[in-house]
Amino acid sequence: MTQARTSVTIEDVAARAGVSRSAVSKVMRDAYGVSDAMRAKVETAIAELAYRPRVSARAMRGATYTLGIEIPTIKNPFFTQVISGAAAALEGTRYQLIIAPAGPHHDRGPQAIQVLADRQVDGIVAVSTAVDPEWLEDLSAATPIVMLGRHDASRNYDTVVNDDALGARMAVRHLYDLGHRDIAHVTIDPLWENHLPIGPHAVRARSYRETMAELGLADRTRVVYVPQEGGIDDAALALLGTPDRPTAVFAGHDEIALGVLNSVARLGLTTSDVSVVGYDDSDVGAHPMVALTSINQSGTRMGEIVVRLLLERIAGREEPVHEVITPTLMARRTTVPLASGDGRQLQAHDLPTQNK
Amino acid sequence: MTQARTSVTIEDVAARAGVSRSAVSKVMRDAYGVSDAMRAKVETAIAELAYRPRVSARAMRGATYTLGIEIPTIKNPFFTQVISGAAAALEGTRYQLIIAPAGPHHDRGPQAIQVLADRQVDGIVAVSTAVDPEWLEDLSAATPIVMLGRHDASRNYDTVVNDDALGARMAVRHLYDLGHRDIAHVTIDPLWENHLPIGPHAVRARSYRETMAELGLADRTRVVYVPQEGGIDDAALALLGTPDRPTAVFAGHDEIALGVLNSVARLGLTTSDVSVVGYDDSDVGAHPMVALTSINQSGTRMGEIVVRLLLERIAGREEPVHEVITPTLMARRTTVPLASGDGRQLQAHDLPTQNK
DNA sequence: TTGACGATGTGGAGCGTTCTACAAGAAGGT
DNA sequence: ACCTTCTTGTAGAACGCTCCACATCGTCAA
Repeated sequence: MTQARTSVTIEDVAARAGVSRSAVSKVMRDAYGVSDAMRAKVETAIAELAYRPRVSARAMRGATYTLGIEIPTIKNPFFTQVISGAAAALEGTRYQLIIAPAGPHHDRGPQAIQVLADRQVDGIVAVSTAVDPEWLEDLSAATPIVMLGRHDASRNYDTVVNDDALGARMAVRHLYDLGHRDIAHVTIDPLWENHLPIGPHAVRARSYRETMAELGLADRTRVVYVPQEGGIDDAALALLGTPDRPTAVFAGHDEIALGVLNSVARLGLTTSDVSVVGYDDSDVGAHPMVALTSINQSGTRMGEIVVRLLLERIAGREEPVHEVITPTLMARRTTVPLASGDGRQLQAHDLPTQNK
Repeated sequence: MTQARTSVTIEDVAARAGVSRSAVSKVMRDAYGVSDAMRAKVETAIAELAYRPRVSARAMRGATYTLGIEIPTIKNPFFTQVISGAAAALEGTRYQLIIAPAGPHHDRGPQAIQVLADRQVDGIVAVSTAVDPEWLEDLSAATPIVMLGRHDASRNYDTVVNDDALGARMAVRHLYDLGHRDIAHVTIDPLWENHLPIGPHAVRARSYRETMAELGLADRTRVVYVPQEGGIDDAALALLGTPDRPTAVFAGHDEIALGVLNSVARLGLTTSDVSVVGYDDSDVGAHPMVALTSINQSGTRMGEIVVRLLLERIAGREEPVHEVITPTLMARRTTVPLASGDGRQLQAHDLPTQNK
């Protein structure tokens, strides 16, 4: 019954339906010039043979109906939010999403994007900002591209960002309003963004400095860099283990914030000793047992927007679009008034030994 | 300088190097019959032109060097662990990983797998177990496949599972040893696994029942189903809101466990009222602020194994392999002795209002 | 000297689609 | 009745690669 060797091709369908190859192709692309009779014949043949057009063959001439999304790491829940949003926006279209994570070392952004381009996707969403602008221009000339989190404006690609400067300002002001003055910023090593001033973390860091200065706290400014994966704890312990530790920390993203909270617990401190604000408002942080104060930039919505822009580009739009989303502050329990004393008691003494 | 229109092909490289198309192809595949001189010429030409072979063209005759992995949802961190492991195992090989999430409705497992097959991947890792066996046989005849979490044994595909029966037993016994007798099981709607008895959650549920019976608790057996996404809270609140609520819950996976903990907090209870065990040992649960007791099945390691098996298959292995991993119990703070009274005080009164 | 053989390079036939021409009728206008 | 135009279908040339079959040229043993 089943063709063992090679799978069923358009030729088989044509033979079965008693029409030409081109006719079948026309039906599938619903091109002009197909009678109802033929459409019916072909469609039954397709169904009977369970025919699936091969994307790779199709790619040689037409479209692949595949969109690619590149993300720095699948471990950061913010990016999975973006993916969910993107996938939801694609529901009902004939487009499919494939995901390329830049890999454990994260310095593979361009490589991962290239992987997608090699596969002839019809459009690319890229999240890694550490990409050579010139290379990007070349690439975007050939394939529609939307960059997420890139604070620049090119004619050739669209961008979707949240207002990172505003988000950082909100975080710092929130802490200030609670009475904090020694506010440190813990963020990822700028190497990850290739020292590009247009990456989200660079913008947040800059805004942190500016806001501190505005508040007359320029001399209390303190920025600590942590490696992207692992090693957050070491840096946080070093920061918080000293006598002149800050009373509050603004973390570059939620994962870092959780690492900082981890260290707070490990040092036998509580959030009334050190308040913590994150960025991204991930599900983990939102859980009542964590209740992390964070800046919400709605990854899901960003994913939806990004896909919409990409589909517009594919449909022919030429003029670039640059969307900016306004973040919101989610105040929860990891930020408490300075010296109020009602922070949560973290039971550092019974930390599990198996905890990796 | 840059070719505006169509990108650089193997023909361009051949022209530049002054050799034939076939010669360039040989060099790239490092096939037999290439002199050092020619290799050098071709390689410089490739570099100078920044040539990238098109995967789709290649797919028409040879391999795509692409592995596809299908997962039910990207939101469950266990699956992202698997992906990380798989990606790490591919590091250094010429293979690339593409990911196809089954989408927000999860009932699209076969569809997502088909998407990968349409793209002519060299091998497929599939996690959704709700797949028609017959269809799977057909597919595995054409493409190497490894199934993750499927408790059956076919000649045509390999499987990697953890011992779910053992894991569930460990969870229940752990609670039993702490003095609990009213132990409920909260798990996903069996519809998600198409009522297949070979899915991990079905096995866990069965083992839960068996273990309860062994312990003489057959009449205390209570299984509650929750929808896969959202709605966990409702089901948990219904379960815990009654006077005869269980003193302990064994959750089908960590996400559910977190939902249960959420409800525990919302009802003004603590873990000394209701102990909770999860499954998967996700990063979230392991965080000291959550400290969820869970069963670890090492998704990362499973991802590595899965890739290894797939590469072996591609390399020509015919005999099926079925790997079973032994899970381990990670005892943390969400399980406490019955009526001990030292459970953690969850501050239900100040739950954030913005919490989604 | 003459085969035989190994090493190296090229020619060219696919692979499964799409899509531009074009052919053959049918329909409509004068 | 004749010419145009529209509709419906088919032929066949790409697309960019792989890989089998073959040509060519040395080298070496007999």
